[in-house]
Amino acid sequence: MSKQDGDTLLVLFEALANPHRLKIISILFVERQYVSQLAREAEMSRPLLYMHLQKLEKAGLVKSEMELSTDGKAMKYYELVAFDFTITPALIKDAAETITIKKKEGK
Amino acid sequence: MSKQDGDTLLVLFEALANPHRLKIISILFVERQYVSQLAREAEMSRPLLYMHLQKLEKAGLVKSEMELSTDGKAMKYYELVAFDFTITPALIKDAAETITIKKKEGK
DNA sequence: AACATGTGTAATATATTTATTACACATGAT
DNA sequence: ATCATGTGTAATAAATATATTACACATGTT
Repeated sequence: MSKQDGDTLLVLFEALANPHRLKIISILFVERQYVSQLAREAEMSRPLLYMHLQKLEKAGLVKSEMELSTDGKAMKYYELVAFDFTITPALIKDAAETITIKKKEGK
Repeated sequence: MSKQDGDTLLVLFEALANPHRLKIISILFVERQYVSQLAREAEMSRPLLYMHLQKLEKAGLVKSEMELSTDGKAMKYYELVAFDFTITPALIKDAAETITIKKKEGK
């Protein structure tokens, strides 16, 4: 991660600041999974899982794609996006200067 | 950062997931500062600043010490703790397995 | 004594995040 | 047709995080 945009960095930290989302990352690190199965493994309802997945997706940590199973069902698969961030005070200082989000805007 | 405890990692991400706290880090990166002055530079009230500083301190990102100014006033100085974290899916997977916090406990 | 500056916190209000409930709709198998 | 499985979302409730207000107390200066 080179010079980071402040808002982007903030969205990243917000995405990582939740135990369920870390668990989701943990599960997807092993293998990609479709939503219903992921909900079972993460032990949470699908509506809640969707909410968490959206935050992860907006942060660029996961991505999704629809597929058709052999028996014709629509399956939405999520997979982890490879990442490797180095967090230092200097990086945060550079990023902090470009932060614009104060109150939540349209997301 | 070697193998990371899940709860510790979570507290770290939570501490970083706020624009004001990134700004505080940014200010302290330049030089250590006492609370009232820091409040002015960060453009926030002292009570609010205290709240943010506590989160940063619990995450181990800043530390404080009391000093007496030349004119005898008690001054609480905060300074940045050097850090350099590398965040990868593998690290999160290892950490996620040791996460215990589900609801907020005593802090 | 009143003022300016510093530390520190309790009580409360506001905003946001997290979680649940209740739906709608589709496909293949029984 | 009903059941089991999948996707998707709107409305609401509950829990947390963020922010404000109003204090108390201390020192040195005017």
